Amino acid sequence: MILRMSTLFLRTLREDPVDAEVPSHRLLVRAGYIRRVAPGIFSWLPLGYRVLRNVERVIREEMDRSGGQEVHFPALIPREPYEATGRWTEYGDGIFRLRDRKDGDYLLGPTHEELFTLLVKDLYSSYKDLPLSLYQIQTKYRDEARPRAGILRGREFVMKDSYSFDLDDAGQQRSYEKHRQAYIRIFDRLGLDYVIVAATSGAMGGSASEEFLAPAETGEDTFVRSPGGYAANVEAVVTPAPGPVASVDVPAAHVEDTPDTPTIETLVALANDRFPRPDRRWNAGDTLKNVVVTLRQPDGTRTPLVVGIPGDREVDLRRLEAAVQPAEVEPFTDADFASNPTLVRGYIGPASFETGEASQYLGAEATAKIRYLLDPRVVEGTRWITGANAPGRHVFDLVAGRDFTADGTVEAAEVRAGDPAPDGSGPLELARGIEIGHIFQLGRKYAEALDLKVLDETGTLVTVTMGSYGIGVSRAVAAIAEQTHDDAGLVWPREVAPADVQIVAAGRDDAVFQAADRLASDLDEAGIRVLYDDRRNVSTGVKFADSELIGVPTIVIVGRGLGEGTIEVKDRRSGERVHVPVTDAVVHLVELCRR
RNA sequence: CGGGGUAUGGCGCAGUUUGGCAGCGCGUCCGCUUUGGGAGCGGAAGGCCCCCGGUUCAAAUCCGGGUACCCCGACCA
Repeated sequence: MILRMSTLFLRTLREDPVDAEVPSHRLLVRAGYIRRVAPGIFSWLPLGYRVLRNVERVIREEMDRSGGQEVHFPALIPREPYEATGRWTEYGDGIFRLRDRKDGDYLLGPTHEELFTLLVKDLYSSYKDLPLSLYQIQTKYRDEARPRAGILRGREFVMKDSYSFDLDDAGQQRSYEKHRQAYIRIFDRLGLDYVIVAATSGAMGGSASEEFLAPAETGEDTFVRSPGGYAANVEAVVTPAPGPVASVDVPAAHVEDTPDTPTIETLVALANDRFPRPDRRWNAGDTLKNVVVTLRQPDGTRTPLVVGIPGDREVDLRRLEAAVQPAEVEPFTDADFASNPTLVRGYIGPASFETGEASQYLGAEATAKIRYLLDPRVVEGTRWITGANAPGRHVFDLVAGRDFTADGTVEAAEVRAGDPAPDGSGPLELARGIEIGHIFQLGRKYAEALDLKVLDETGTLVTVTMGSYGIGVSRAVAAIAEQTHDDAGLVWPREVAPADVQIVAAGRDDAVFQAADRLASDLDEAGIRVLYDDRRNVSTGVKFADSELIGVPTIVIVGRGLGEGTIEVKDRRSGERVHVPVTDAVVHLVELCRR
């Protein structure tokens, strides 16, 4: 098919849209691929919709190839299935809810684990039916707190989600691996640069999980890489246990007056001034910082949590939140401090000294029973300066294990470039990426909640084990745009481009348009997808600029070369131009596009 | 949820300080010229100046209230 620009529903913008910050958003709007309708909600115009459908096509081909079967669920879903799995409440404000005329509760599907599970339960009941892999490409709805960056994080977006159903863990492992391979083929074909990283499973629940991240500055996920090949989302980075602590005689813990030291900085300064160490100066890493937050459970229960980390680290909220799933982390407010008078702002510590000796102040053993979790770096035998639970007082030489314990450890401290990698291969490197795919082994969470069981060989009912696999289809379009654009515009990989070739008729002679017309129809007949700039009333400069903005991989300029019987073939990505005799043009271009 | 900003023709913006005919560039339409890097001249269409209320002879502009959108942040003990 030939797309003629004289009639194409397209208006490119000369200026950047004012509300677009990231390149993909800016260029997709400027080049006439998408238009904003509401925050995080976009319309797809002809060129954009072609790209989206191309991405879908690649995904379908590879999913089908790996044995997946396509189905299609509604986006409008009744409350009951989500009630059964607890997600009606667990999702909180994150879903769009609505009522029908009879006051029935509905939601716009944020993801479809429940419906897939119920459908299989509805039809299948034997081990002979498994394994099974189903997928759909669906519009999903999530009421994001802050939609941003165009189609990178929208409230309505297109997602491919698939689910595997297996009798046992070994089967699930095989299904997982199959999906992993399919994803590798998909993202390779889409021309994306990507990294597979260890991940946390988030709101879906489940165990083993990996993300496909497309490295990009505008990405919302931070991930790490080690020289030895370890890669993980920061949320999933495991802090390697430090070696055993050299046993030195640490004097008994002692409380000191440290007036006006509510921050680590002021505390360290005062310690160096008033309580100097003989061997070196105190630093922030000698202090144990105790951060208090509120955990809000899905059922609305709010409880305080204190996290102890070395004072030279900050708490990474997203890591903490990943660690306490499905609870949400909220800041500890003034009101919270008021209702928890045992917590002295700025001077919180794990031990109290009412009797002159260290006794547990935080944690399950203490009277207040405030949950207390420690950073993995705070191992037994380490020695700290920390709050003494009284204004203007800190305790020195407090030894973990000797003077206090905690209710466990938590991965909540920020990850820094240069931190040791868990695989021991050296320092971690940090980078940002866009999450384009996520695969994980769900296990039996949904099958149990919705009672999906089959009979095995022995006639026993067994709960099916599931995997869940997502690809952000519309987000992949943005990710490609983020990775492959340049100053002049978009640069599509051929597989997803709205056309293979953009013909620019440059000049005003009828001969130019006649030659361009003929080339367009010859290419079309040869099966090449053609975008043809046949506009007569537009200057050549505008056509060139538009061709670069639109980003079709091969641009053919039919114009002044005709005198010598040639056309120009320009590679959008490299900018390289070659002159090709008109007589060879079709053969040349067909070969170029099929390569 | 907190902070900052914005709201004027399809898009980008000026005008608001100091109240007085609603403007500019791009785009669109008509005519003529032009056509290898975002053309020229002439003419034209297109507006609830976010909404509600107030002050005033007079409000895009001042006052009060509201709404929407954009960006940043979300713990720093």
